[in-house]
Amino acid sequence: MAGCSITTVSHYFSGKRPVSPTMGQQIQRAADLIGYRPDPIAQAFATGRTAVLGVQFPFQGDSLVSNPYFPAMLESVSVAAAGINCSILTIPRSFESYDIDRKALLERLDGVLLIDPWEDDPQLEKIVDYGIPIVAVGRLLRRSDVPWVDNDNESGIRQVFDHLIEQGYRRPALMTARVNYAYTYDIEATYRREIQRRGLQARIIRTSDYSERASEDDARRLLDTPDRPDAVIASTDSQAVSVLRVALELGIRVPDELAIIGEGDTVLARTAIVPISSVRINIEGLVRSAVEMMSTLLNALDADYPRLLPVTLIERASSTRHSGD
Amino acid sequence: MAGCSITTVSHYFSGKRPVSPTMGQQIQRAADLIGYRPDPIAQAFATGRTAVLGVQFPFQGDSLVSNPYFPAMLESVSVAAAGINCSILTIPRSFESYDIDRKALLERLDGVLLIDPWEDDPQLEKIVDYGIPIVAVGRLLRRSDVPWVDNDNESGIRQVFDHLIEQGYRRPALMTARVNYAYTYDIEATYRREIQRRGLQARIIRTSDYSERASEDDARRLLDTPDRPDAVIASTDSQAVSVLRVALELGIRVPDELAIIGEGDTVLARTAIVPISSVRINIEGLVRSAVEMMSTLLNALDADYPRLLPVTLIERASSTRHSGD
DNA sequence: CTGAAAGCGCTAACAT
DNA sequence: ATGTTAGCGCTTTCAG
Repeated sequence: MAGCSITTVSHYFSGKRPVSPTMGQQIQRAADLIGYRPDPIAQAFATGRTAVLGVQFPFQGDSLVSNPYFPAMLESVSVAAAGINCSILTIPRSFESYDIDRKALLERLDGVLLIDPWEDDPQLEKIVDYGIPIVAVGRLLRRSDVPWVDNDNESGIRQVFDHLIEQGYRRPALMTARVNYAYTYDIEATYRREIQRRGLQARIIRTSDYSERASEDDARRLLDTPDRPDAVIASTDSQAVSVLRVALELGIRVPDELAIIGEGDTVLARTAIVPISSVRINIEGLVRSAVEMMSTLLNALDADYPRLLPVTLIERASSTRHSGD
Repeated sequence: MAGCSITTVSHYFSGKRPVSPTMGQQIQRAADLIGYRPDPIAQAFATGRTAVLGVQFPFQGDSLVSNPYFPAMLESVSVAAAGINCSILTIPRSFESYDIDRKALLERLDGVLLIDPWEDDPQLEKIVDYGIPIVAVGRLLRRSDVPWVDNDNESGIRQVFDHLIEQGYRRPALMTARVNYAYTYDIEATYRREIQRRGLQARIIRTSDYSERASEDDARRLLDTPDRPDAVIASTDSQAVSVLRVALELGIRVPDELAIIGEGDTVLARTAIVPISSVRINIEGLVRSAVEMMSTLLNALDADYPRLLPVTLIERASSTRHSGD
């Protein structure tokens, strides 16, 4: 020990008590010298925590299974959790399929992160009611008592409208899916608002799920008519790709006769045959924000939610008519 | 305490010392009564472990990003880890992109699980050389010192051949990708062996990556000729779907004129327009087996690897000519 | 086969 | 602003 008591060191690292600058210097120097770092396990042990965060990923239907931003989500969660000295455990979509009981799992968790929670997920209720700290990444409509962070989807849609109008498109349709995410409600509401505000005509199509087949079928229905829209705002990049595929198949020129916009700015949008404009979200920031919120909750403080993160429309060929301008 | 010392309780639960049956009964009864369970954190603390397993998922290229069995993998890992009182932390594909250093992360891990390791992953070397217990899910060619478990891919390909031949197909081609997985080597080698053994002619096509576009381009090249194969064994379901798409586009009847086989038996195979026969793997068993192996490693015992898990060809319409038989 | 006791590295009153 | 001290719940020698 270089200069002071262990208590001061503890408080220096936790910041739970003021430490004089002089002392701080000494501690820091000594720590660097011997490569000291507080042991997370010992901390967890002493405070009675488990230092494990439960994470529920949106595996609800097989349809979402190949969600391309899923890996980024997982990585971000891991890194952010490590940042507050926690590790993670995925909460299975159904406890029955594995031979474990919910209680036993939840017992060893300090808190739970809900990624893109489904509104009518029956499991959700049970987790929330277990009385464990929870933060949702993606708004939760039903349970207003659950703190959440989300993308500023409203702003995203507004950017899309500004861009489309500027490019001369006047009949944008919206393609969403019949799933119970707050997200779909949000973009529908914003779409309607923008349509009305600009005196345009609304055209909304909801695919039965997020499968390629459903999207392509509905895209065909939407585009294979004389009064087809001149732009499609898809709720995911994968839907946007389906729309693009159908458009090309029908001989509709993109972007001349049809603009296509995706959401998420995933690899799908970037690598499509006609690169697709897409709303970029900040996954890392979103997750970091959620974990931060969880951290304050864990310290029995009140979290200030909701928190909205900015998104940016990335303009690509699929919606840019006069690329030369 | 119901009847004995805390020491005996400890040994009863850990099984590290024989406990008389009588005593065992008493302990069990008392534990059930008060709902006692050993505290994993305290255990970790006392033994100097972190109770955290690092997991590296195959995010190497964007191309694998929408791997459909990925969520199942994650769930299985979480559940299996919980089974040995561990939680997990995902090792980012690049430490640079996040502001953390490798040492700091690896330091808080008891061991690392490598999921489908890439042979020429530069990061792999560093993790292995760090000297932490490692188990690979999916064979590692380069580092024979790393314990691994894998699917019995050889058996899978053999089942495919048996089935195809039985259905009257005689010119099966193999479609893999130019990626550095032991998996691709294994199936190529087995394919060649089976071809030779049966006196057939080999036809192997390697897509540049696992993107849809690459697969469709190569599928077109493979099928749009007079001397096209009468069966395609794809290395993934996603490739199989691409082959199917191209075949239908070219007016080739599946399965009459062309059989298509996938690998992994994912949702993609089941929901394709023509349901695709696919080799089912046992993800949960694979992961459980790996974690088990890790557990013995953690206890400083020698693991008996390799371990191969059985796979089963699921026959569907895409390769079944006489469905009525 | 069972007990006693030390101690893992930290936190959190309580005291100064 | 800093120090003292008592544990957190387990594992693990060492001793019966």
